[in-house]
Amino acid sequence: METIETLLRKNGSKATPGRVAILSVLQKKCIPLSINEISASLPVKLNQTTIYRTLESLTDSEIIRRVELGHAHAHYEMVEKQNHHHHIICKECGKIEDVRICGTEEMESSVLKKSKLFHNIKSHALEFFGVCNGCVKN
Amino acid sequence: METIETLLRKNGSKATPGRVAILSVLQKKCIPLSINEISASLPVKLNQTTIYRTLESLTDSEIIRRVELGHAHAHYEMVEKQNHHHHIICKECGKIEDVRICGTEEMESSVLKKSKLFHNIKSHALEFFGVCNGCVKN
DNA sequence: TTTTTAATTGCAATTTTTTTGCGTTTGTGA
DNA sequence: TCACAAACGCAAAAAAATTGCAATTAAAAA
Repeated sequence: METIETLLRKNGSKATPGRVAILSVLQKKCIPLSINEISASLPVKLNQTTIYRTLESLTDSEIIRRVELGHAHAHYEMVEKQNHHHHIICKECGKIEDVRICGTEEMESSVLKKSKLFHNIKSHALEFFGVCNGCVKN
Repeated sequence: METIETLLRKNGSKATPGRVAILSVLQKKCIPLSINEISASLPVKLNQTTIYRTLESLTDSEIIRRVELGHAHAHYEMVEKQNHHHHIICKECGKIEDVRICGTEEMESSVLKKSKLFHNIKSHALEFFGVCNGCVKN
């Protein structure tokens, strides 16, 4: 059982109260959160600049990742290697469901086979958009 | 051979010089462009509000689509049904290569099979990120 | 061709999101 | 305990996106 503090130090970051708080929020909520949502969920008030810089740093360390949900602003969620997943997002109400599809490794090797300009893939982003059952009814 | 004007009218839009110009740019460049890139490539100057609203309207009509490349702003490209594709983006220099992978239909049905909240998928976004051959050397 | 009408546009202002510089504070390893 | 790089807060600004309204215009109707 690895604590958030350990996780941070392992990646060469300082385990400050702010960083721990941000990671705790992301870990607890389990869905991609916007900057505002993160900020509002923090038990301690953090400066917006600090939040932006922390999220950038944690993204570089691949402790969290940035998710694009089709809005004009970014969302972030925890990276859990044993829980690789994507999302399906409702175009009406924005509801998010995790999606576990296999085959992404095969996809990557197939992409590299065809690519002329790339010989490696570091990551990928895959999101589905639809209308959820609730919104279909209305 | 369908003209841009026809395409617009078919979708219930007016074929104004501005819209035609924006679509011409997207059609010619063939890669996802940012608002600024579109604006700078236009033969006529268009107000930024007009550009934003036009892109929104064309996206709704599915004539173009919004692409997220991991930057803090959106990109747009033409939708060509006979040329469904995704992208691989260099994390260093931003270079973009088109990626044609099959299997996205199977993916969508597999997603729906597992989903509890959704019974339909309208679209999906799939981008790969890596370091291109040129940047690997440096 | 002229008229009518709704769609589209430009402008000015504002909001939202993200970034930057800099001086101060604070974890952490020595 | 100390030194130092990492992290922080603050203020300001830059970048991206949105809004309301009046004027214009493409396209259908007359």
